[in-house]
Amino acid sequence: MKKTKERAFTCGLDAAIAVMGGKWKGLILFALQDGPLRFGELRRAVAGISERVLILQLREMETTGLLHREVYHQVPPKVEYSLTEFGHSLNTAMASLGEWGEENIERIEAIPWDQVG
Amino acid sequence: MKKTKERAFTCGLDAAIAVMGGKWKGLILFALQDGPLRFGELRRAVAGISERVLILQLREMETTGLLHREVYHQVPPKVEYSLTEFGHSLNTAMASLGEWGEENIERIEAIPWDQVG
DNA sequence: TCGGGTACTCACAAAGATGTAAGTATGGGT
DNA sequence: ACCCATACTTACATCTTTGTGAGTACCCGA
Repeated sequence: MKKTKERAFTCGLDAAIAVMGGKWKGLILFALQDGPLRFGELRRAVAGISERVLILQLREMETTGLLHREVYHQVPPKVEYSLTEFGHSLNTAMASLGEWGEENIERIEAIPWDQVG
Repeated sequence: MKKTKERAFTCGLDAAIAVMGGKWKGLILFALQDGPLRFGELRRAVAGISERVLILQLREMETTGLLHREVYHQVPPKVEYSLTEFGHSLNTAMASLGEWGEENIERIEAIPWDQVG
């Protein structure tokens, strides 16, 4: 998602996309819906994401208030990520989108993606 | 959105994001929900989009089956874009996301976007 | 002293998305 | 002959996102 300075949204959908935008945030939200996860657990839960990108996404989502980061001062270190109320509410709002995707997953997989774009 | 070759989705949300991904498709879907629009009308309806990007998005959405393109052989030319059933169903699924955005738009606008990322 | 586990951080690179400005084709009206 | 409107198309530049691989800090136990 673009990071312009003027964040004047044209509608609610625009605003929502700004917050959950990109390829990964929805999946991270999804992975955290059943409770907090540690960094390593998240990495395994979100298949295919690199450590670097995961951290970047987590930082953004912390800044936007979607999730909470809890550090346990132990050795080895332990950090738990969990959804805030805000994050939970977004997750709820995205549930129907996820259902739509599951209902249509065969059709979506059949799309000739190499011709798109 | 990334265009990898292996389109194996991890869940429905992943698939849905692949289809409506990016900054603009949601808004285009939204603009078309009340009926077909011509190219120029769409450009005005989706504030801030450039002609080039609008066309790219429309082409993608045509390929993914979200919308239909009807050409009227006139001079000056007339082209109408409308949602397919598939597009309508996605729009319906995104309604709750749009509502969430509207309910939280003040909070979202208050996010320090220049510190995100 | 050395390796192990965790959660990062850094430098670098590539891929993808978006933007700008100009040009094309058409035929009707003036 | 010239301009208009519409819907693109093209070339180019830039910005954002994603990826790769290595390295860091910490303390503990062997």
